[in-house]
Amino acid sequence: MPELPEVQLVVDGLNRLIKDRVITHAEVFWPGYVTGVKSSDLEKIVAGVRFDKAIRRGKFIVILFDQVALLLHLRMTGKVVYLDEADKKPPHTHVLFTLDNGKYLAFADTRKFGRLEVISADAVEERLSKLNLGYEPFSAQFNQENISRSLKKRTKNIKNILLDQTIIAGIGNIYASEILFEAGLSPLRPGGSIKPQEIDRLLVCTRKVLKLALDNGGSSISDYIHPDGIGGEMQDHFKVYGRDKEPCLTCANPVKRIAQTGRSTFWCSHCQG
DNA sequence: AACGCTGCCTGTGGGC
DNA sequence: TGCCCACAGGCAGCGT
Repeated sequence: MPELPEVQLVVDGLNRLIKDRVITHAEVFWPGYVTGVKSSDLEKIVAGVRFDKAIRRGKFIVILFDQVALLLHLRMTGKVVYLDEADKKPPHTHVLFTLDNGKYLAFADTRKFGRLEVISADAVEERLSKLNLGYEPFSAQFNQENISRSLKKRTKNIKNILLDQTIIAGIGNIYASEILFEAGLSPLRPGGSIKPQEIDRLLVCTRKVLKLALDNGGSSISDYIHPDGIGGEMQDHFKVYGRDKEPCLTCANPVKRIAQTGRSTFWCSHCQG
């Protein structure tokens, strides 16, 4: 569900809302959500730890406390919700922390794809490196030289390449379609066929689309929510995603929906070559 | 090395 | 109204 912008906004929300808070209690409602330690041990591991900061790497969230760190992935339907009352926790809350200011932090996930992995604070770097994540779109390494090398000789289509987290970290199914539309590139193009000038457009448009989503507070289709409960407006700015058969906003020809590796891609075959 | 398919889960919306 | 099917923002694991 959440892609880079939404994950970043969760991270920003945590840093704003729970800075220096101490966990006083932890309750696990669905043990399968917790990995790295026995879920029955979570309470004693996190009780008393103080929040330092949260960081994002790709679509992973690292929540750093003193001594311990939580590696969170929201997958399709994960949410983090900051609450005044435990009784108001969202449906499908799998883990609930009580904080020293009397508030609560709920980790909910309807489809149970997400995971909360508990690791020691000094193991974070090693654990992240094992994820083998690709370039961060807003880093200096996301550039012509590196992406050219990544695309060279690739036969896989560019849409699926954008989704490959080991090449570029953070793009998901919605923004892949939006980025390719913005860049005027067909999702069917093999990675190796993308020319240098087109790679430049891809770099620029990737940042442009993700930045627009960040500036609009992310996308809130149905499951996504900020830690403080406020949804974003980016869904109102989609140019192709979810607009099957509707007129292209540039040329008015109908937007097409196709399946690529079992996932929907939306594009305009007239504007994207 | 690179690629595609399956499984993991629950909910929702459209067609009948 | 109810039923059934398709589909949903992701990724690990596995086979080829």
